[in-house]
Amino acid sequence: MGLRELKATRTRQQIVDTALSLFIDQGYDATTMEQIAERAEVGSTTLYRYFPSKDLLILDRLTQPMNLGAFLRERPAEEPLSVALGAAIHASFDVLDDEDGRLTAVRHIVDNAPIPRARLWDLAAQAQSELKKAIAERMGRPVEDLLVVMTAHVTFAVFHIAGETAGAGDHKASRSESVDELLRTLNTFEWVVPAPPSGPDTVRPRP
Amino acid sequence: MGLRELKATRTRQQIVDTALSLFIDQGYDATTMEQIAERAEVGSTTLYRYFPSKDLLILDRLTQPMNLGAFLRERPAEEPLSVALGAAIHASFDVLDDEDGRLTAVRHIVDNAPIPRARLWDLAAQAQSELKKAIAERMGRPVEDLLVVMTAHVTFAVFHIAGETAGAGDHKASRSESVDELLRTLNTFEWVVPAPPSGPDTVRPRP
DNA sequence: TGTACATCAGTGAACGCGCGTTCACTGATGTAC
DNA sequence: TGTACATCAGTGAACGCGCGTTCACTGATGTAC
Repeated sequence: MGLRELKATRTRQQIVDTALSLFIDQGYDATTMEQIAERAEVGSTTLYRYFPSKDLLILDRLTQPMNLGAFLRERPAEEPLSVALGAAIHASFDVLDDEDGRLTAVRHIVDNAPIPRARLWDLAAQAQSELKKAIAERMGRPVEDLLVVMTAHVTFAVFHIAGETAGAGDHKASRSESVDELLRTLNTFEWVVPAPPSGPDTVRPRP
Repeated sequence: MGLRELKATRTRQQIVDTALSLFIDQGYDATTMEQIAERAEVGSTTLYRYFPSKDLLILDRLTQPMNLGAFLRERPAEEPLSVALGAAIHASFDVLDDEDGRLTAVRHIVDNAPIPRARLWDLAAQAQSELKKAIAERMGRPVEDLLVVMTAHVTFAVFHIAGETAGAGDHKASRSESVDELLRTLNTFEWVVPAPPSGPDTVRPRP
């Protein structure tokens, strides 16, 4: 990494850090972009060079851990999909080290401010789409394949639920257990959907 | 319904109708709230009496069909959950009669405008939460119950996927088939998640 | 059946506000020779 | 190792813009007696 790039990264970090502090102190709406620029000691133009909008600024730290697709691609190819998916979920939770609960505080603010909250869902949908691609590659099936699509959905559901239940207990261990419990329990379900009336050409996963 | 309420309903319809026309003609950003008020022949204040924000205005017609929870509650109590859920999904698709493809056009605009698109995800999340409550009641289990939560997630996933695949073929019949195929296929899956290592106290659905 | 009052949809003008953009610029870092 | 030029992060002032709010008001509809 060159010097120029290094400095840019620092500036970016600096902006996010001061922004989060201000958001935590004053709330989302009460904090203006001008304030953030001033406190971060950058021009307001610089702010928009890094973050196209205010909501993406507050969500920056929360979006990285959602890249389940990226974590899945890091898993060895030999590993069975089921194991790899579980590992990817665990990895994504390991990434976010919530130093002194700042991220939890930010999450709380986001959950109560309509615009960033909505945008977070949007980013989650994009992340799920990426996960779908990664799963499709691993399985050697097209992205529209029903098994691929449903696997992506269910995996993200597990990720989502584990994240929520952790919100209450917010111990790192409890979240990890929560993921394991979810994964373990999942395939013990008899899914509450209609039985196939005739069941001619249903898709089945590869062995 | 009294005369006052009737007129109010008409005004509301009138606002949405003209708003959608303008959005379709000019796009989301290019259409201002002032324009809508003018064309709908109401004061701009009246606009905000009915719709607290611009995004909720464009999404109004798209949100009603998402009330899977409400549709589920309409199903007779004797009906098995699996059947009732399928029926609820079908019902929700039946509700939106896309007269001359306007809703499809609106959906397309929403999908390309970040703010309303994000807000749509947010509303979907709320709808899923309602569905979860309805399912919990039917099953006689708490809302945090894992089976309840996962059933809500999977049901919404089916709803979501069916809605997307319909976007391509956009024949009403094809969507209906799509739902059926999804439901049929669902329980033929061997879920790609780890087998329980010891499996002590796993939750099982009621018969 | 009429009178008096309450309720509530709708008005219209005025405006605060901060988000995000634009533009022409500086100076440090990177690169080619 | 030095010189010339290219690249790119950052500046700062100015501003357009439309969203959403506020306020005091009118007039039609609803209700109580």
